[in-house]
Parts: sequence; C-alpha cells; structure tokens
Amino acid sequence: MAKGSGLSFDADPIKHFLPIPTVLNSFLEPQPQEHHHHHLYSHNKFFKIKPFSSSSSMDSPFKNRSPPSTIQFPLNLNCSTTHHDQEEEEEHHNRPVIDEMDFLADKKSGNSEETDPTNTANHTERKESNTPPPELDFHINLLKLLSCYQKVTGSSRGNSLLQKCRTGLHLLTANTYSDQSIVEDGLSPNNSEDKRSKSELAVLQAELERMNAENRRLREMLNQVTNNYSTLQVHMMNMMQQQQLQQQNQENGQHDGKSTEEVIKQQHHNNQNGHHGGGGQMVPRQFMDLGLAAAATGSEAEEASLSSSEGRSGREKSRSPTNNMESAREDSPEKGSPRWGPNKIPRLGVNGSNKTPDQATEATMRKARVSVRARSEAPMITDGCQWRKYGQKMAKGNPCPRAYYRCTMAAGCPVRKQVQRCAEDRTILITTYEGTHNHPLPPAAMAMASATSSAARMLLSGSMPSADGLMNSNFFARTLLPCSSSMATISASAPFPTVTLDLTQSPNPLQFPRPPNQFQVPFSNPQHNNLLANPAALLPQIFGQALYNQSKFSGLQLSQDLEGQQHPLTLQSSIHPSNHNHLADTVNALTNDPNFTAALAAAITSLIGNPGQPNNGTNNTTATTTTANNNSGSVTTNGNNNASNGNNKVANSSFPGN
DNA sequence: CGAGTTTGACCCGCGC
DNA sequence: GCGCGGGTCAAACTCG
Repeated sequence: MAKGSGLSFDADPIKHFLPIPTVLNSFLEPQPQEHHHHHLYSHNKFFKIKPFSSSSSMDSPFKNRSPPSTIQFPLNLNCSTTHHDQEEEEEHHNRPVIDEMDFLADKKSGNSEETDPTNTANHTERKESNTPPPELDFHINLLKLLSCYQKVTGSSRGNSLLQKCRTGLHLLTANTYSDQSIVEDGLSPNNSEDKRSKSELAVLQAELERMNAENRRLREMLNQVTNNYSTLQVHMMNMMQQQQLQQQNQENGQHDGKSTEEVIKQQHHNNQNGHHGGGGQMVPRQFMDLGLAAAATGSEAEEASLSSSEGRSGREKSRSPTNNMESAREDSPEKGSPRWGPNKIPRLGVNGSNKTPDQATEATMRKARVSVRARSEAPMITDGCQWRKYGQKMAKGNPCPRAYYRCTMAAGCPVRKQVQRCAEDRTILITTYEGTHNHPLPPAAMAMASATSSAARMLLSGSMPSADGLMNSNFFARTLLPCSSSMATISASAPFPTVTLDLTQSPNPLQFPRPPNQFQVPFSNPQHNNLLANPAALLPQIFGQALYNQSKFSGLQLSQDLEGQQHPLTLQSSIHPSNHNHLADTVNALTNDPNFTAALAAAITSLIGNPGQPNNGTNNTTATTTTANNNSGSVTTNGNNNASNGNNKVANSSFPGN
C-alpha cells in the first residue's frame, strides 16, 4: 500500500492511460477484481482526492490552526486510511481541507451527506461507500452542527462540545469505520494496524463493488452498441439491395416489364436455391453479391453467378469428367461463356456475337473485379471466407507469383480470388475478388462482402452514368472508401473493370505506378492512419469504420475507360439532391450521432488493436490464413508452369519472410 | 486418410 | 499461324 496516497494504487501507468476504446474493449472480458481500481474514472477520482489531515485528532481541532476559517475534522469514514505516516500527516497538516465558503455553500444545499464538512474532502468517494449506521449519523450531524455553530459564532464554546462529540464518534467508529484519528485519540497502537487494515479493506471492497457495477454498465453499453451496429449494417445492406432492385426493375421495365415485386420474389427464390447449407449465423448471399447480378434478370442472374467464372471450354470438360462441380457449371446455359480472366470479355464480342449489346454489357459487368491492396505480411488477407488454392503462376512484370484461390465454403461457389504481392512494394498484398457467392456467408465475411459488393456496384454504376448510378457510387464512396483507403482506384477499363481499394496508407499515393487506365484519387484522411496500419485485420471492420468516417469523405472520382480514354467523373461527398434517399439519411443520422460514432470507433479500434483476432468466431478464417501461410512458405522456385512463359525462373523468395 | 497444396501441363484469347 | 500471357486442371505431394 502506497503511503500517502490515501488508497493503494496499482502502479501500472499503461492501464491508467489506456485509450477509451481499449478500456471499452477491456470490458469484453471479465475483469480481475484486483484491477478494479485501474478504471479510468477511479483513476481520476483517486488523484483528485484531497489528502486528509489527521494530525489534529489528538487535540482540539483548532489547536495548531489559527483560523477557524478552515475547519478540519479528522473524521474520515471511508478513506485516508493510510495516512498514518507521520511525515504524511505533517504534510497534510498544513493543507486546508475545507474552505469556509465551500462549507457554507454545502450547508445551503441541505444535503447532509454533501454538506458534511468532515467529509467534503473526499465526499466523492464517500458517496459510493458504505453509509454509516444511525448512531454515526447522529454524531456526524452533531459535528456538523457544532462546527457550523463554531464557525458562525466564532465562539470557543463549541470546542469542548465538539471534542466530546468527536470522542463519542470515534468510539462508534472504532470497529467499522476506523480512522487514524482513533489511534491518535489514545486507542491502542496495536489495534490501530488491524483497524486500519479493516478500514482499508472496507474501502477497497466498496470501491470494488462500485467498479463492478460500472463494469457491468459499460459492458451492457458496449453490447448495445455492438447490436446496434449489426442491426444497422443489416439494415443498410437491405436498403442497398432494395436500391439495387429498384435499378434492376428499371432496367427490366425496359426489357420485360417485370415489376419490383416479381424481381424481389425471383431473387429471393434464387437466394433460396443458392443456400447449400452452413449453420450458425449466416447471412444471405446478396451480402457478398458483387452486384453483378443486378444487371441480369431473375434466373439469368443466377446462371451468371454460377457460370461467371466457370465457363469451361470443351477441352476442360473432357479433361475433368469426374469433376461434378465443374461439370455442373459446364452444363449451364452459358457453357460457352468465357472463363474468368481478361480473355473472356473479348470472346463475347467474337463468339457471343449473337448477343445483344445489353447482354454483352451484362457479361462484362459480371467480370467486374474488386481488388484490395493491403499492407500485410500475411500471405493472404483475412476476409472470413474459406479458400482453396488451385493454382499459382508467375505474372509478367511481377517477380512475385500470383496465387489463385477458389471459395470452398459451398460446393460450386464460383467466387475466386487472386493474391499477389505488389512488385514495387512487396509488403503490399493485392487481392482481387471476382464472382458471386452462391451460399450464405458468416458474419466475418459479411463486411468484406459488403465492401466488395459496394465496390462492384460502384463500378457498375460508373459504367452506367445514370443518376442512380451516381448515387450508388456516391454512397459507396461515402461508406467504404473513406475508411478503407487513402486512395481509391476505379478502373472500368476493358476487358475487366476493376475497383481497387488501396488500404496501404501510402504517404504518397503516387508512389506506386499504376496502369495508365487506372485513375487514382487520394483520400486524405490522416485521422485513420492508425486504423490502416493493419489493413488486413481491418477489412472486416471496413463497413463500420465507413459509417464512422463517412462524414469525412472528401470526394471520389470515378474514371471510365471503356474506350481506352479516361472520362473522370467527380462525385461530391454530398448526396445529389435528386438522389437523396432514406439510405443516405439513415447513414447520416447515425453517423452524425456523436455517441454512435464514438462507440463505434471505440469498438472498431479495439478490434483493430487485436490484429491477431480480427474476426470473432471465424475459425475458418484463421484456418485459411494458416494454410495460406504454409502455402506461401512452401512455394518453391517456379510458380510459372506455362511452358511458353519466359518468366518461369523467378524464385519465389520474393515473398517477404519466405 | 482426407483435405489442402504444389506444379507440370494444357487451353484460350489476343496481338503481331 | 505463332507466341505470349493469363487462367485452370489434376496428379502428386504434404500435412495433421
């Protein structure tokens, strides 16, 4: 127990200066009782407690004090139990504890607890501690009366009464509210230690109870914030889907005149068909739907999702007759559709010449990709999904091999991704997603799904510069990009339009050269540098952080390069008046709520503070990362098996840490 | 032994 | 037509 501090204090400066988010996060876990006094508030409170003088307890309260302007009582029911050191007592002796004006002001308040001059110095603590028994109340009130009388009258007559009262009070408090004044009033020194210990224990217990209560309250608050966040996220996704359906309905109205209800029913039916299982908390597939199906109608969308990346050539069909998954996809109506890759789209123009321009556009949109640049030492970012590596090749112009992954969360899921390190900065991991999940997603994958979905949707909207498209793009920019990046690149260039989310936090956005068909727009958001220090772990929190940051979004430029020429469109942060809708209003209302944003930021920050556990309850994610680690570590010298590729001698040592 | 990874082979589209 | 580069397959291999 530290001397003179009034209460023992765990000398852990880190805990005492934890940021609020960390403190919040700390309440996610049961707090050891011995750390109850680490609490932020208690910390401040303890340091604000005025040391209480007790040196005068043996004598008259005014014996060594000149003025009655400062009244000091040794009664200290709840704290100052360690003020037994003589030096400390001397130090405290000269300190005025209760200012007269304070005392008179307290007296006017009429609150006996608050106006108790004997406890004003530490009334903050006393309020939460044990209340004295009635006998003590009587004596305390008597003390107050006497002291008041003495102060007002200046008469010394009150001294004797006061002394008697104090003596009686000390007798009463000897067992339960020990105070060092008791010792100095002549009680046995042998008992003083024990009494001090008891008093100390009582104080600590009281404080512990208070901390526990506060702990519970804060935990409930955090849970509430978390629930609100989840609800909001689902709500936003639903609204985005509705908006998407509206646009789809508009397009359908031009083609087949389907009503919105029909579209919703059909998509719902498709979603149900797409559910292949998966227990626990799964979210509908539209959360990971890249929005690509929006351009197709009904079963077309479903077929597109299934065949978007799996349109096999006849040769592959014959090569893998036993592969049911592949065969199933090959039997899709789009059997002849191109495979995933840049070569597909041009093929549409050649082989799919019988298709209408709209259909060709839809097919192009289905090939839209979302690329995420994240600075991460891990071989693969954590996105909540399960992936299986099915290939690796050397890409031209990059000494780092490109790995190909396929989603294995459900049989036949067409979603794939490529993972490759940036050639210029190999600490940057580039992950490119393509396709539409045909299965529910775990919550951990929902954030990334929503991010990619929004990005793809934005890309689609950008390629269709309608008012609604601008709105979608704007919404995406407002929600996703500000948080996720200091830079967002949208390349709608043929043949595979790609949205690039740069989470690398490069101080100079132009540090890494880009293809000329990609337009880069820096997003200055230094406030979230820390958040982006670990972008891989941040990904699941992108959406929430987007909500937090949306008001800080400064703008987004969208480039279209469908004809090899850039036509940048500037999207202002404010919602276009003609496209102002409830979605933006909802987001605005929530994100402008300081309580919500603060709580959300705290929760997100606390999550980011645990980079090793970016997703709660995503064992699959961890497994994926682990296997990917093994992968990366075991990759050998030649990732390019293409006999015609001259780059096949690049060693894989380009991976940092390999 | 099953799941996942590695890697040589193959196919395709595009550009020349 | 040929070569290049991207993408995928699937047998062999590794790992738990």
